[in-house]
Amino acid sequence: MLTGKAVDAAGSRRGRPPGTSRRELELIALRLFTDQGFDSTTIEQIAAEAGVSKRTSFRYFNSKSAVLWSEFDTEVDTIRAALAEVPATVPMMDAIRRAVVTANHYGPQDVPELRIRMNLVGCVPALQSSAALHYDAWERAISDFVATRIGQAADSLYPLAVGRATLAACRAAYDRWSARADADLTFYLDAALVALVAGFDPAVIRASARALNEHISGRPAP
Amino acid sequence: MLTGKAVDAAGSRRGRPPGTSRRELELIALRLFTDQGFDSTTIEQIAAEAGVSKRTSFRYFNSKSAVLWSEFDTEVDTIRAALAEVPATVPMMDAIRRAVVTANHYGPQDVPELRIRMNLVGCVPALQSSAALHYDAWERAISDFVATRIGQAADSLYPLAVGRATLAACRAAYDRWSARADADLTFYLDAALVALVAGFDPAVIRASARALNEHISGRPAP
DNA sequence: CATGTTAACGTCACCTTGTGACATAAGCAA
DNA sequence: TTGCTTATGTCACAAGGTGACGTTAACATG
Repeated sequence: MLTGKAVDAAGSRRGRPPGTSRRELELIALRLFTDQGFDSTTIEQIAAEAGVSKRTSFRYFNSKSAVLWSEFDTEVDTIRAALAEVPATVPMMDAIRRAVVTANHYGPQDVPELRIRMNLVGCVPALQSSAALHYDAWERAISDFVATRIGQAADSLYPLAVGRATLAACRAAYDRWSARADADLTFYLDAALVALVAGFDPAVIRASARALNEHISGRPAP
Repeated sequence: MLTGKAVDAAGSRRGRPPGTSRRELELIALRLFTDQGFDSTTIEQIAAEAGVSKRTSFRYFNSKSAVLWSEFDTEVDTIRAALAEVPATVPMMDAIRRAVVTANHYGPQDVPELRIRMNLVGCVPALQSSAALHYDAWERAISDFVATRIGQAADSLYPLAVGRATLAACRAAYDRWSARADADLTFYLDAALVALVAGFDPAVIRASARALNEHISGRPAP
């Protein structure tokens, strides 16, 4: 579980101790965003509830939308680490699929907050815009791996294409999951990535979709 | 070629005639952006050069970045029209590939401006952010087509995944082309989409990359 | 010509995000 | 106490973007 209040055992540092924490600001912002909407919530409001000034709030997060991407950014590091540990014998796209799926294994206690974030990110236009930079870092993690596997530069056509297409498939899974969370997120991710690896063959897609529906409903499709 | 000045044969309308046009503002903005950068160019500056006020400028384009997406948005309609005309016998991903490639057939006189736009969109962070909404419309054009083909809702997992992944591959092609335009844009698009359809098999990717390089250099690879 | 209608435009006030500069408060160490 | 270090507060300011309201310039009709 993620920590609540700040003051995390201030280990004898110098200087003035922080009056709050990123996490605390994140929680306050999340609550205000869900209550009254992202656009109708101002930075000054969040700062006031945290007991700090507007300027200080911008020192914790350098933009209003950055609050919601804090968790996502750490996922990038997780994926990079997972890809680095994959042995060279496992096929490239399988390695990517596994790394992405394992990086998205959230515990049940974090699911509600995760859904709130994804709903906001997927619905509020201002947040959709802010996504680009964070997605870029995510894609680069994939592209770098592909580049070493096929022996090309990371900014070459195919590493770029694989990185972007992989995120594209994952985002589709995110959207579906956040809309109607009738199954584990990893199942959606796996289904989308299977289709991607299979090359979007309609027969494969139909079969995969049928399997997913059966899994969700718990009974075979008619 | 695209028209230059405004006053396009004002066909006996009522009301006050426009003092400028979207196209004129677009050209002025494009010039200022390339000369002094996107961030260092203010709306008032663009408006001043066009001889209008800041408020009027915002009536033509409802955001600073929207100026650069005007052309891209029309491409979405082109793709929709192309997909609508494809007979049901041609395979789904082939239909998408053809529609996308034909929609990106620019004449040589429009290439310089196209490259300027793509360089800006690909490099300036503020513009990368603004891309999201426009990309969404592009993806939906693909998703809607996929939805009718495989008989699912357009906001279902696989139509979403195909739409997003297709744009992802095209963006990779855009980036490569705008960086070093050593071949026709359609070749890059075709190469990226072939890899997507093939499902990112490393062998397929390598073969496709070799073919592309041979085409560009005009000689077979070693 | 006088009048009304209509579409585009200008002006003004205003809010919000985000930044730079500079002073201040709160800890620890000597 | 004195100094260093870190977080914070205050202030001013630029720029994007919006709403309200008045103004211009065309055309139409009498």
